[in-house]
Amino acid sequence: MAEPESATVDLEIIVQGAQEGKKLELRLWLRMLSTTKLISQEIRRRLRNEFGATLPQFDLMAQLYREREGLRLGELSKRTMVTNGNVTGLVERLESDGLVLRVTPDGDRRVTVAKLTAKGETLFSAMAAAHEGWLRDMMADVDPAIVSELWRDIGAVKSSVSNHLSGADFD
Amino acid sequence: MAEPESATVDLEIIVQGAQEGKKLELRLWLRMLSTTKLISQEIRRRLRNEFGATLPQFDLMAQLYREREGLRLGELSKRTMVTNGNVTGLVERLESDGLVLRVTPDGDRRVTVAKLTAKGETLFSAMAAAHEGWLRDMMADVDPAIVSELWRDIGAVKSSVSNHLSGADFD
DNA sequence: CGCAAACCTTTGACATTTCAAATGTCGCTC
DNA sequence: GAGCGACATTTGAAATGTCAAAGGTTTGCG
Repeated sequence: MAEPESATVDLEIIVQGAQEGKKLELRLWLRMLSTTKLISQEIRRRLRNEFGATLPQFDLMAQLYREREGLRLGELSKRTMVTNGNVTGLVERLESDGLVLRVTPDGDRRVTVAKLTAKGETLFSAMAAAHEGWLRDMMADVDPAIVSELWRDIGAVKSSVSNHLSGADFD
Repeated sequence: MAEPESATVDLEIIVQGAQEGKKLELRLWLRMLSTTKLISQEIRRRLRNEFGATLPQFDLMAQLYREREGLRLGELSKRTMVTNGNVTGLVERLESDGLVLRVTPDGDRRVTVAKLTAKGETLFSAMAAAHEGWLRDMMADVDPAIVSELWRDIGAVKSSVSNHLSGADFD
């Protein structure tokens, strides 16, 4: 089914109203997904090359950096949107690298609290600065006004999605 | 040189500054990421519950559905943004489920072409219809005009990101 | 007190992810 | 027609991801 060189591309797509009508949401989703993948891959590559860290580790440390007292694993799971079982292994690896510490509080022995070590804080703050710069660079060609608008409108999407989940809660 | 032409310049600066200033790109990224994760998880859950399929499998089948003649694994890798090694295992599992067929063309024995089976086409077309509906539902509270706008503006983001990668090409 | 329900984390089985290195084929040159 | 370089896929190690089931701990109620 090789396509002949004739202009089979529909001209009417150019017209606003003739957007093929349906599937607007589907198209938005596909574009969001591919864009997010693209950015993730770039950040992953740089985190690896420049800091020897992975993206999920970075995400987890970001949460701990905001809460210097540490967080329970369940809290970490919610905030990073990573499953419980996954957090266990993630924290294990970070602990063996000396970046995170695990403590069981006196009051409740069911609980494990994870907390950044000094080494972890130092490393994270370097990574965070670089990370922010990478994003600014990658989005350099986008008008700041558009960036703001996107931030707002994607918020609307997130909120709509949250209200139509089959069985969970939200932000 | 620094001649204030009009008051609008100052206003723009004020507006930007009032946006909590820095890190606009970072905040956009975090919101895109969490929203994408949220939607992905929902789709994943439904694909699993209703069709016993995974999201990467769905993505891969979507590409094959568009190209009934089949695609080489390398092409699949590019289109799904999944690494080569990953495609191998993905196709392996789909083949053992009877959804995909692997063929080596006569001309070039380096190549493997994957192609949907009849069973695969039937299953995918059911999944695709459901998938589209899920997205429409999830985004039901978002004004269609905003959806269009987002589609366009995220395109701009994607294009900017593509032009600032450290070592790869693009869409 | 005693025990069942609720809570938090871990474990186990699999699927997916990345990267780098290995394998196999083809095309082209000498 | 032997071999080198380019191309296509597979393999292997390590990390991440899901889900469901199992482990301890606490709480609350009879």
